[in-house]
Amino acid sequence: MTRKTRSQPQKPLPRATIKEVAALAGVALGTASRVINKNSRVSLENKAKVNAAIAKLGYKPDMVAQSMRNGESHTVGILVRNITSPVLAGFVRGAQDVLSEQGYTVLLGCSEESREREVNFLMSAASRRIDGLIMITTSEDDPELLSLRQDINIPTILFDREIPESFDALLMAHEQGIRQSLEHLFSLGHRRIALLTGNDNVFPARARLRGYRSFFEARGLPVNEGLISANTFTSEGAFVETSAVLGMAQPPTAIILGGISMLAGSLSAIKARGLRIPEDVSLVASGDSDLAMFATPPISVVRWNNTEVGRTCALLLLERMKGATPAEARRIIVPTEYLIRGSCGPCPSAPLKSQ
Amino acid sequence: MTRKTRSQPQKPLPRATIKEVAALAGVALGTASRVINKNSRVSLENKAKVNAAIAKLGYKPDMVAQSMRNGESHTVGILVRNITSPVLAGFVRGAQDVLSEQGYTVLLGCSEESREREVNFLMSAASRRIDGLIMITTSEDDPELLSLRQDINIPTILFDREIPESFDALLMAHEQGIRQSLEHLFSLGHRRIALLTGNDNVFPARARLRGYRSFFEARGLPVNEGLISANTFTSEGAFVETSAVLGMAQPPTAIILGGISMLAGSLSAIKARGLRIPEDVSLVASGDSDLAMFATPPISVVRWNNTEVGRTCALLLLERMKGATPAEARRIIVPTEYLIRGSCGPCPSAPLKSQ
DNA sequence: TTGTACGCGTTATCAA
DNA sequence: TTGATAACGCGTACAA
Repeated sequence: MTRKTRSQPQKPLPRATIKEVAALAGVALGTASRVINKNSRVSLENKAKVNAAIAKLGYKPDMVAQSMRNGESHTVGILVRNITSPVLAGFVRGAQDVLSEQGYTVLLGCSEESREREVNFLMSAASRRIDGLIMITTSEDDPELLSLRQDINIPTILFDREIPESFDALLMAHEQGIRQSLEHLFSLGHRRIALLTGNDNVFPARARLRGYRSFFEARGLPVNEGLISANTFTSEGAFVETSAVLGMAQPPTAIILGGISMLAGSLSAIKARGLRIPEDVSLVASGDSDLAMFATPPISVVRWNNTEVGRTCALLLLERMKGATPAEARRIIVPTEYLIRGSCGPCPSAPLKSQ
Repeated sequence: MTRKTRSQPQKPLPRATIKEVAALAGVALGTASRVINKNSRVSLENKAKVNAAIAKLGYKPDMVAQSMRNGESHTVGILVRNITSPVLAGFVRGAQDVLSEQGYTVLLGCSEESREREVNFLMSAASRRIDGLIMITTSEDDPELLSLRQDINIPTILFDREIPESFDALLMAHEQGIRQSLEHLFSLGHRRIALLTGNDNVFPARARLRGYRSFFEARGLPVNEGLISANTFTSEGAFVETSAVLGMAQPPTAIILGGISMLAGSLSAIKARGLRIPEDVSLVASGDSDLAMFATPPISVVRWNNTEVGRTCALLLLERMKGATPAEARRIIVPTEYLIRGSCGPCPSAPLKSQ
């Protein structure tokens, strides 16, 4: 169904230039520029004339020309995996929030796990002379991406990624989060606990695996590698992996999801097998969401404040861009919170002494 | 917890320029430009030399300088209310998808319902010479925004907004969606049905109100204005409004949520009063989501394919930017789908003949 | 304090 | 086919 109405513009209107402002004010171009960039001294009279001309013409400085001149674009790139994840969207919102408040505009890139997209985004962002970059890369060891970043060489903050000795990084304490959830599940009698997370070429997966293994090792218990999957962060993947562990001869009595997009897929798999939460299987997710809060029962989560973390990343970047920071790359670990909800219950079978 | 590692760059590396390419190749600057922009004829020998120089220097054209020269930036602005809503995030993802495929980069703006932010984004985007714009504005009648848009005068696509005789607009068939859900609820015996939606200064609210009223009028039934709220699209607002209608002397037996972010708040309110869905109250939401799918019971929704709609908007914009479209503003209505899930049940009391 | 002129990196025009 | 040069809009060094 289509209806037509009045005309649409094809070409942008020409904007007033500083030259026109100067002409209208009857002063030299340099003078007009000086009143716009307050730093220099101009006679009150000329200042008034220029300001009048600016108002009359609706003059706004052209940032393209300014970039050309300064090298700065007042633009920051944010590269995420998938803007569709509420956790990442919250992150972007927070970062965008403080950046726009400081006069920066955000160039958004979504990799959708594609290296090609990442590289394209970085190239076009660099070619637009972005002043800074916040990245959540798909992997930490893509040589093309790394060398490209090296070439661009602008202030960069990594979120939840660590690339050997190079970048400022803000990392969530996933390791701690996993340990806390394991402690809780242990206290409920669970011993066969699955950890489903993504490929260990990124920090969050490694940290969670570390948390999981160290927990058992600290107690002198063997780590059941069969209960660990480090294959995927996606919802579809979570469906597959959850189905797989639940189909084992001795299925786990609890599952920890080590990825922010995995809950829906895992719930589907559990439902598909006709299992109840927490009577048949306990569940812990990563990253809070409406789904985790309103599921029946509500799902225990290792969570953090996405928006706040986004804000922090932006602030770190701003410091870096101002050059107000020591040259060493910083590595900041932000605590997570383990929140108990109804999805964790006592272990259905009597707890075994060791596994 | 902070740890330091190696050094961070402060200033971007200087990029190779076309001038350096020409010098290294031993040709004139113009010749280098010609081999880069294939259209013109260059001798095979010079072409080879230039290409060698490009490869050696890792030359990439500077888009800022290109913008300066052409006026085009290969950048598109997308302005949304709140990137945190999965529906809007899906929209952005779809749009970004096709735009980046066509060589455009996305400048993202989040208004968070603030007119000031909208205006700021538009100004800075214009000043960066964006080639096109996709907008979901906070209101349809903000004069400042309108005159600003007028000044900028670039190809623009509105999503779910209609501004009198001006812009291409892609509109969802919310009216149809509401009528379908009303039909379903009616068939289940419901007569007291609340509609909670946002302020009618934007299309989706108006369309839903129209759908609601026309449904009753078409059946010769009076419209119970007391069951209509047109105040808010937010989750917090939905909590308040849901609580309000449920607290009425004669509460509705069914509620339709006319906004994509309202479900969580409304569920909270229903739960807070200890009511069961659908035994005590039936519920229909707008826009599909993990929450709607996995709630207990799953929630019936008026839904559409967010990503696909975003893609369509981007395609419309691309056409507009190419000037391949008739000058008349287009107004395209996209169908919605009403999907029945477990949240709608028979009316708890015997259906009354008329209200 | 003000005006002039240059250069940022490109593309396009005009001569050669 | 190629080379030299103007222009895009701005900020600033330099001269007045």
